[in-house]
Amino acid sequence: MSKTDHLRNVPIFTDLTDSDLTKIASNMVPRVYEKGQMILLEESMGETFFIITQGAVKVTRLSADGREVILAILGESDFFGEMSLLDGEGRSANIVANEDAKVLTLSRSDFLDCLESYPKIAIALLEELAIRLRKSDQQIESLSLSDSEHRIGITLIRLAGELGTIKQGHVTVKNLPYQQDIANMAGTSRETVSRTLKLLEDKKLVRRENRNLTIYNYDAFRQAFA
Amino acid sequence: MSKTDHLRNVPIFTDLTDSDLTKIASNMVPRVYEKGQMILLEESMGETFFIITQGAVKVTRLSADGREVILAILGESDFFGEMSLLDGEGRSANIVANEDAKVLTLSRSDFLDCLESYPKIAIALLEELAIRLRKSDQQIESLSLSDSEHRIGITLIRLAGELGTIKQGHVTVKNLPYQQDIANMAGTSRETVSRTLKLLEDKKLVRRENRNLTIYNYDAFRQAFA
DNA sequence: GTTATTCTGTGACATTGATCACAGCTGGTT
DNA sequence: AACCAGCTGTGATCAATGTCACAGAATAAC
Repeated sequence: MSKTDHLRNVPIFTDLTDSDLTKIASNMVPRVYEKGQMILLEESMGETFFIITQGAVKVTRLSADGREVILAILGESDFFGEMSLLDGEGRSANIVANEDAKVLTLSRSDFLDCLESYPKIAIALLEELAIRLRKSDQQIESLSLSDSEHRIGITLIRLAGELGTIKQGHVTVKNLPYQQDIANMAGTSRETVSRTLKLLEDKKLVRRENRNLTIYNYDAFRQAFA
Repeated sequence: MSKTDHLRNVPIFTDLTDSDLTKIASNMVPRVYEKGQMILLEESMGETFFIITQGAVKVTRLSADGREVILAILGESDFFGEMSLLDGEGRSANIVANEDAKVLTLSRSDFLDCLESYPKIAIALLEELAIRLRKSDQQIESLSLSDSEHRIGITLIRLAGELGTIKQGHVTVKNLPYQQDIANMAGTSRETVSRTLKLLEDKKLVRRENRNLTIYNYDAFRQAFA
């Protein structure tokens, strides 16, 4: 798949013509990271815009006491790095390759040029940020809720929305993240995730085999937790 | 103060000329709300953009079990309502007047016209959304932390940043929100806020008199909790 | 195929903080 | 000035869940 083909799948570029895409693609530099590798470090200055063409990354913050808080898991056609380009602040989060990953990068100035030259990109980017803000707000709500079962349930819904495939009413998440990562997303402990997943299975709400998780009735599940 | 004067203080409009501001102002309709009044209801369709000219509002979500989660407190020159105008989704939050408030409103179509006619507004809005996203991420981190003392400490920092005034190293927040509201921001209970504030006072980290709270050494305080 | 590493399951225990209950304040109103 | 409503302080209780400890599975490395 060519660089241009990858760009076409990215929401903020979908409105552009092929020739525009090709022009932008010519400015992008590919990079490769292996699982576990740090892509961006908190506190460093942000000078690059990234688009994921393969693999997945996690967006994290490290709290004072060294705990990792996972803000999001991003996959193919997702992008990151736009925040500090936009508001000029330093990085607010770390980015780590969650599996082997390939990305395309764009420099600060090329990115800002894009915004000026193609107002449609700016509008599309606004939409995307609005969506992310909405998701963050949901996560804030979920973390403010009292019990861990709900928090984990909502985290599963989030994972299903981002990584799952729907098939006649039930959603399957292939390659479910490790329990430790789920715990870091839900603001709870690894052990509690283990116990809660078992509980949800006992209640016949989900099924697990290997690294896959199936939510039997997605709508009902969301109803129950959201 | 005229409508145009109010607009000049709003971050996303600062780059515009007076005549542009006046043109936009002519499309804006003022409204008044009294304390406690609901301005926008979750789930309803969003068709209006709001700018606060006086007073303050709180942005909340209601969880399934009826708890109120406060996402933000907004004051003069802050704006809201842009989210569903941008991504077309329904409202994601309720807005309630936290004290008597005056606002200016702009219709959906006028707002979108603005974005098209003044690309600078779109860019400035991107910046603003990036800032909000950053704040949300901080709040997510703080909620993921274990103990309530830290969560409340971070909430106080947030309030100080939004409502406080700095004066030779110590910050004073006048008219501190009620403990119940602080609890709803920090994801804890009203009683715990009461006990924790007392604790922080015993530790000589803050002082309270009347409805005001002073953080003695703002930098050290942030150091300790962030 | 064996070993080593990393992930997961589960019991026991300690602790946090939510909840309930009620008393004490404070500020606004008549 | 007396009253009332809404906010705050504080003790007692108890369930939820974090933490520790270790065994069992699964996966990767050799």
